[in-house]
Amino acid sequence: MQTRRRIPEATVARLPVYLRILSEQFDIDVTKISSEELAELAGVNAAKVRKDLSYLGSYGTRGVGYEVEFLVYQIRRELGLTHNWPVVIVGAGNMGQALAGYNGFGDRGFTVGGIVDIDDAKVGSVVGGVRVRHLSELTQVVEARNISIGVIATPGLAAQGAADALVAAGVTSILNFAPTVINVPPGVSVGKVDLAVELQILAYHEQRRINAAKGSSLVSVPGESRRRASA
Amino acid sequence: MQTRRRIPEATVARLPVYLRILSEQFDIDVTKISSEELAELAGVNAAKVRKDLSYLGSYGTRGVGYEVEFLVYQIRRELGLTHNWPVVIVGAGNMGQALAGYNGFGDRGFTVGGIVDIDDAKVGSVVGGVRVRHLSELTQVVEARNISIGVIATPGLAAQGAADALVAAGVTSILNFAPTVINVPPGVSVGKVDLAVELQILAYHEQRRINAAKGSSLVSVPGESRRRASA
DNA sequence: GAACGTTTGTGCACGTTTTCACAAGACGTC
DNA sequence: GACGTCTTGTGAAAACGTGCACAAACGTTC
Repeated sequence: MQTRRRIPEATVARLPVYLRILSEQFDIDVTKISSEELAELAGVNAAKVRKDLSYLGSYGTRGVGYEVEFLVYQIRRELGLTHNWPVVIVGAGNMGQALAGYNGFGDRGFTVGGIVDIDDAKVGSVVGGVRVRHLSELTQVVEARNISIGVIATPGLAAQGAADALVAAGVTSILNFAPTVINVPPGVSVGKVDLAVELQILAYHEQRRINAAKGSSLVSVPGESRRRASA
Repeated sequence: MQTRRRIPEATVARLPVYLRILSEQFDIDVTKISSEELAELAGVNAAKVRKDLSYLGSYGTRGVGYEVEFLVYQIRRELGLTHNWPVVIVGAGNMGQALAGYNGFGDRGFTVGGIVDIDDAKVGSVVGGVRVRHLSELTQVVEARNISIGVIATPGLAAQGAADALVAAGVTSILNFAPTVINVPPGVSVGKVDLAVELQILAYHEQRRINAAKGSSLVSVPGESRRRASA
């Protein structure tokens, strides 16, 4: 049982999206949903939804669909969201404050368990209802609340130091918002969110579009077809 | 020439990372670099670096490596970063302000060309050096500066409306920070950054680790696999 | 209780991405 | 200018992810 079948990374990345949609549907009293409907809402194709959900087990009913509440429960269980995870934020600058103040943080199974910064001027102030403490107290904060997830919201140059401090404090999962690749020991997971990278990917597509339009005065508009993102 | 060889999406996503590293190396007077070194700094493997760079052309020198400055130029060109892209931010809340104030925005080829919000109380205030204007002026802002990239930093419920407004204003690339799937017409690119999703992915790994540890007093440790990030 | 419409779960083929492995080219040395 | 060392560039294999298509299962209706 503990040797649960491994879920592909691509599926793991989509489950949170399904979860959010299903929770929303549940809130508006939708009790069952088909893979087709869920796919539409998630912006993916129905076969993918079914395959993804099949990794959780055979929780659908043929000819009917999936029971929303049950699915929510199963996804939450699989993602480890049956309890609330406290996270610690390193860096109380613009980004750190925005993250701390982010609503729908708590809704999704996370609470801000602490914020630390290296700058004494910021220590003591309260952001998102949590008092900023000094970086040197990180271990204390982490241990007091048994925190295993850390978020790095420092400038790029401070990111590796923040990562080291988090690891030293006992954190085993890190979400890095700084524009730097951080190195961590094996056994520690790292997620990355880099604003500039995302924008640069968009710029690439944007530029291709422009080049394509320049190159061909005759290509015309790609006609109609409903929706879907990304091009 | 406009029919440039298509670069795989996975590669496009890594080029910005190489670009940042190479720029940093250039700043500290490193003039040439091998795929091995670049791979180390980017946290990927050397063969991948070489294959990625090979899509740009054969710009390396065998037995020597790549010339940093030249590579920087080529990647910038390929990503369309030879000129600065103005972006418009929709939503001047916590996240919008943090984004507007984000340094290393300008460094990477982007400037905040405008911020709009639907809330009159926020209109007129200045964040990140830019005055917040009303959502109704979006088209005007977009057209005045010929903006093609928009960033959605609204609450989830307002995201689709923001997307529609951006598209109506003529924006063709959107980066969505709201926790909602948005629908756009074909021909518009969408990038997504969802904080909660990233955290939930980490929670999954975190929970697996815990389960693995619990489940197996005898299963032993998975042994080798010196991996880098993510476990 | 059989026939029918619906929707799941999944085998299979296809496309994309990663990794390996090595020939080809560049440089330095004698 | 031949040799050895280094590092790129790239075929080919392996791994991974996606989407189709359809049998199996369910509920409903008559």
